[in-house]
Amino acid sequence: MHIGTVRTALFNYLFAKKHGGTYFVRIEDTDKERNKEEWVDAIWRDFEWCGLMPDKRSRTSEHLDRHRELLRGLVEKDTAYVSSEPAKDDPERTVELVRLRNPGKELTFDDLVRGPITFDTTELGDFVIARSIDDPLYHFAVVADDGDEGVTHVLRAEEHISNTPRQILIQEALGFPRPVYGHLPLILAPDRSKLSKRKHGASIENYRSQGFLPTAIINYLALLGWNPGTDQEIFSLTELIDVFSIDGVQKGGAVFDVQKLEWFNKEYLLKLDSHEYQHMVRNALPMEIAELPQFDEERLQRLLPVIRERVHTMKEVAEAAQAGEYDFAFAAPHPDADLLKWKKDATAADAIPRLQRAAEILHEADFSSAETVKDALWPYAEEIGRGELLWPLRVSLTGRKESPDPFVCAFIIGREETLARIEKACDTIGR
RNA sequence: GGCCCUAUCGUCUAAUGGUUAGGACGCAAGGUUUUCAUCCUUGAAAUCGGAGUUCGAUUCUCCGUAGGGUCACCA
Repeated sequence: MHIGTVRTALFNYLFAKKHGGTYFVRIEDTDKERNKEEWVDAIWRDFEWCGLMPDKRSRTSEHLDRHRELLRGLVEKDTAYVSSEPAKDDPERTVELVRLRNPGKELTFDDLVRGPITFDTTELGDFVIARSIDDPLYHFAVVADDGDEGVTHVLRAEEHISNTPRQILIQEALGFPRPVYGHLPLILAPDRSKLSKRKHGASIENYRSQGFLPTAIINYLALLGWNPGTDQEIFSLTELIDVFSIDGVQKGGAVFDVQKLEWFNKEYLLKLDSHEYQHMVRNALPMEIAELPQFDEERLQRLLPVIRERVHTMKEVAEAAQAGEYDFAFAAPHPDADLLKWKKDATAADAIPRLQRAAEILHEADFSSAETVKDALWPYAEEIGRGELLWPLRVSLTGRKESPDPFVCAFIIGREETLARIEKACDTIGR
């Protein structure tokens, strides 16, 4: 499902809930050629995942008998007629198309987001409404179904604005009531073209597979082309129902900004309870991490919270793991002597006494949390200068120039391993 | 091209016929326990152009300009 479809669904959902209506989605599968059962299944699965499952659903293809009956009625009344003409794809062949007798008048409808919109329908001519009595086209089927299914409000994408007059014409021919139409602004790519699934990966599946949370996507999408009139940005679906108003819907198209989505995702990641969060990270972590020499469940358990504030999405977790950012937890590094050298040190060897003193302290320290490790080390760090101790210590434990702070690292790997790595670092420098 | 829609920081947007044009993301600088991240503070950054109405317009009107949608025997 296209991300734009999700937003359209969201606004329909919010509008319906806000007004005590029924949130209704119809699969418009008039074109048999272009429909596959698994696509329809995928659509419902996406709705489910987003938390936007409709109150009521239907499918155009199930109403064929009724469409035939309605079409016959129009032809009998002579508001539509069957016309024999050469087939478009093969001019040798003759086909019989059903065309609407267009009264050719000026027509105005009151758009829920844009106000009155006027068209001259003359230019539409006697447009085709069915390939045959048995084969209605989209415009006809939609109007017939809307009427039969009691649709009162239609919220759809802006690209349908110019379809609306022809649908109203069919409606009037059928004698069906006119629903209220509202056309939502388009979601745009950074170059301001229409956001496309193929070109821009704008499918919900794409974002799901990157590890975005449905709650974050919904929240972001709600604010794309709508605003509550306050500075609040974080909304649950229920809160959205509460504050939603169609007046806050923007008229112009909105550029989809992944960075802002990522920000929302991080916010929602931070809100997750630790069970949900752990489940996600475990799935995102590559299998290879379990093959690291010191891998064990307790260390993983201590590492997990550290990951959370450093990533926006689960894809980033996988990438960071791939880049070896979490390896320190399960494998002793081979620290580089140059890296171990604090910027004020003349040579790396200057750091050895400080590391040795740290080892002495840690030998006695309480390793029950990162905090207690810090409490043990802190007075000495203050005494000699923080960077002097903290930099070489961190490099000893992780071998990297970017990592969580040394107290956290020490806590994750435990006393024994911490002392072993400090010793190893001193050896490295000594050689 | 015809018809239709739209126009505030890079992006999403707020606001009023009179404001230092506000917020968020991103960006930059500084700070918070060294690095990364988090967090905090500060900063740079916008009313498409031209007429008109008005004491005054970013806001109202018109004309341009730009962008978008649509012109099917697709949906």
